[in-house]
Amino acid sequence: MKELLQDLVRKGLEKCYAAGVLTSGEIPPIVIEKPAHAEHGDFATNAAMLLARAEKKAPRAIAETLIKHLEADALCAGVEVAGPGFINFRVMDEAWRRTLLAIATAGPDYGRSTTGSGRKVQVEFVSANPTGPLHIGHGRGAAIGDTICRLLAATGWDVTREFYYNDAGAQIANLALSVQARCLGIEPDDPRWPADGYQGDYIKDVARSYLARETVNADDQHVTAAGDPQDLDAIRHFAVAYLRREQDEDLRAFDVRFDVYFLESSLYADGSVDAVVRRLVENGHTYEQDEALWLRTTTFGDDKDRVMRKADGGYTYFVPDVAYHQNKWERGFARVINEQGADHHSTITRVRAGLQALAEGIPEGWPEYVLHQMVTVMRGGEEVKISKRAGSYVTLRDLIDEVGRDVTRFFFVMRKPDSQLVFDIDLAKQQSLDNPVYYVQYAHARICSIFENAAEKGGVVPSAEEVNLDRLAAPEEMAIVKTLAAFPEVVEGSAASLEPHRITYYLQELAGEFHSFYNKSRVITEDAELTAARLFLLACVARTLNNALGLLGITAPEKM
RNA sequence: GCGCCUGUAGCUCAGCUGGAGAGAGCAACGGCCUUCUAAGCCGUGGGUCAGGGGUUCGAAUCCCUUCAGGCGUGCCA
Repeated sequence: MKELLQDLVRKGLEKCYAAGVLTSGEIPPIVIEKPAHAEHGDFATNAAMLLARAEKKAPRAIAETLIKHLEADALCAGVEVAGPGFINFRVMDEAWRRTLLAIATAGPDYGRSTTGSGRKVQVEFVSANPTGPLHIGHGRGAAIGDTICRLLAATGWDVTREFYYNDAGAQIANLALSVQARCLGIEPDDPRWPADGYQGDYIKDVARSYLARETVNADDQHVTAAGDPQDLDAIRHFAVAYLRREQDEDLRAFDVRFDVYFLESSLYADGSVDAVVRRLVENGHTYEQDEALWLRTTTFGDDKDRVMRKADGGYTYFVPDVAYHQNKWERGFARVINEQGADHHSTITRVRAGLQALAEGIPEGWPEYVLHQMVTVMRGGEEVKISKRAGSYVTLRDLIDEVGRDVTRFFFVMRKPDSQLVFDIDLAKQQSLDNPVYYVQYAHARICSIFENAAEKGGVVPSAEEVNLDRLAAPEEMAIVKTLAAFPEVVEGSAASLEPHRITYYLQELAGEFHSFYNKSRVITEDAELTAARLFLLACVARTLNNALGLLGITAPEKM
């Protein structure tokens, strides 16, 4: 619809220039937007204001000239100049109603597009190290990352979901020592307990399982325990597999899945890390100081240089990070998006600097990042403090068990990633109007209930051929139709900006308009034609609610 | 100190690639169920868009600056 109006305005301008009533010959980018207030019509353009300078005329005068040269078409019911020089368009109700037919035809595909034209995009998210259960911060990352994947897939991208983890670094060594200590019956308050060991009770479970020589199967790891408390290497392998399996179970419960699990250790094993270091040295971006090898990241905008190889000979985490991203680049993704907690934001400059220093033609702003701010958890009016080492924190699993998957997912994506999120567990558990998830799901359930009711009275949702859409003319009905029509661009915008929260706002708006309509009008009446038209409208609402909820990985219940 | 994020109604937050009297939900107050789910609807009140400068025909939105909060500033990830 916007495209049609753009064409209309462009042709109008061309006619003005041909007729000599406008002289600058400029065609500005023609922006068609939705006015903030409904009285201003359905769409508006600021084209006349943009031309004011070049034409040296008042915007309103230009607008008046322009609308005289607009061709009459089947779309517009009215065009007028308003405010400082906007041109407002009112679209015929019939044109709006036709979108209902499009929805019925598209069905589950309504809202999808081919913008991505099958290009490959990789989204890395969660990427939790296997040192413990997933916590609430990982939960936010999982919800945002998964929704971004769904949005990109819906807009025609070929999405690869990837989970990267460190299975060999200092934290993992620490994990192995902690499990070993538990195997030997050493408690955290014992002087023999490892410094900075993981104190959580789950470590005891790992130790017990290891001693019992159990076999664990994670999505990407299959290990049988050796059972020997002295074999630190075996303990490490087992602990990693065990905790990965726990994470996999949590992610499954959250309905989040991955295509690729990428191990940091593989970058050492296949020589990528060494190759990266060699390349950086060759390119002259490194120097030795204090027995360490440094990368001059300041050349690429970092505020200080970074150590690559420590005095003890080991590499710092950022070297495999660079190797990993070089690997992503070589896999040929048109885009790579990293979803992470904002507490890791300092890695962005370093990774990009490292990639620039490789001088392999990787663009400066590559890869893209979506950072989510911290989550604070409220329970009983008090903040729950998170302390991983001490093992006291709210896990993702706790949340899913307590408030349900749908509510958890919705709450996590409800705010834009840049905003800190207060997760009030008591509020999330309420099945009340405070809870937007129920509000939206209730709209869907209500519609299903109406269908059931209609069926009992012999009514069915009519097909597109038999329905008379002209019967839908009430303001509440037209409001719904217009909101439904906006869905594809909401999806498009949400995907383009990597902002899942837009879908949650859209859902609340659509659900609100439906509830409003419901309270004002009866669907099933003696008037068979009107009943049929309204059932058709509601089928489109239910379809769109379902599709939108699907983008968030949330169910659309038929009964509540 | 420096970098990133945030500051909008009593509360939680949208709006931020510049556009028309600044929005939603909750809370407060007042209404609506013999009829398809009241987990709902309708109405009322509520604002120096943190403060100050600047750019612009036009700024919550862009730039500078001050203040406040969060995160980071590891040879941890």
